[in-house]
Amino acid sequence: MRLFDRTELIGPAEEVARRLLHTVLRVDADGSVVTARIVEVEAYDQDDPASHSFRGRTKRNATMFGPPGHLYVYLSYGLHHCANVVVGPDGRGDAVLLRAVDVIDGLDVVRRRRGERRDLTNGPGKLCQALGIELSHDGVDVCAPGGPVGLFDDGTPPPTTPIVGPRVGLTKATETPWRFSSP
DNA sequence: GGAACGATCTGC
DNA sequence: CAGATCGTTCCC
Repeated sequence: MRLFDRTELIGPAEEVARRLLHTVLRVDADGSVVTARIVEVEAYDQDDPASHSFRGRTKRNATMFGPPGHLYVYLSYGLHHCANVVVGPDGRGDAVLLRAVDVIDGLDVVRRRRGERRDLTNGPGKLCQALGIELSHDGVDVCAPGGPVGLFDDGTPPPTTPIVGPRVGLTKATETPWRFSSP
């Protein structure tokens, strides 16, 4: 498995989001490692009213405006964490929200964190809980070797025809079809 | 200084 | 389908 190349993250958020489907995320949190394949994402860019970066740089979204390949993590509804991969050139507030993964390795760890229930990792909040991603991971470099979170290409290509649809949970730009998932 | 509002999830 | 729950943002 090769670490994902940072230069592959430079480009329009929509294109990079499609490219990130089927890539592999490896998270080493509180002593446990979970590996998972990304199967659903959403693109956000700074010209997009639904994006946190739309109103400019703030303390919360500062990571979005930094170099690509870093994780932007924020707290949603005061309860759940959501994780994005920062994309686009350094200085642009573009990111790809991770919405769902399939667990490859570490299912026991995921069950311990999520409890004995179905629907372990299909949703941005559930995904973060399952992988152990929290606010402390905001800003970590996923293209750097040896970090707590790594993004990998294991040779599985992205789907040629992903399911495309409107993004979820928004009140603005709800018609923009920037949600992509594995068929 | 304060109020309103979430890129959500769960359980009733 | 409503409640949880709190940081961020924006407006007074």
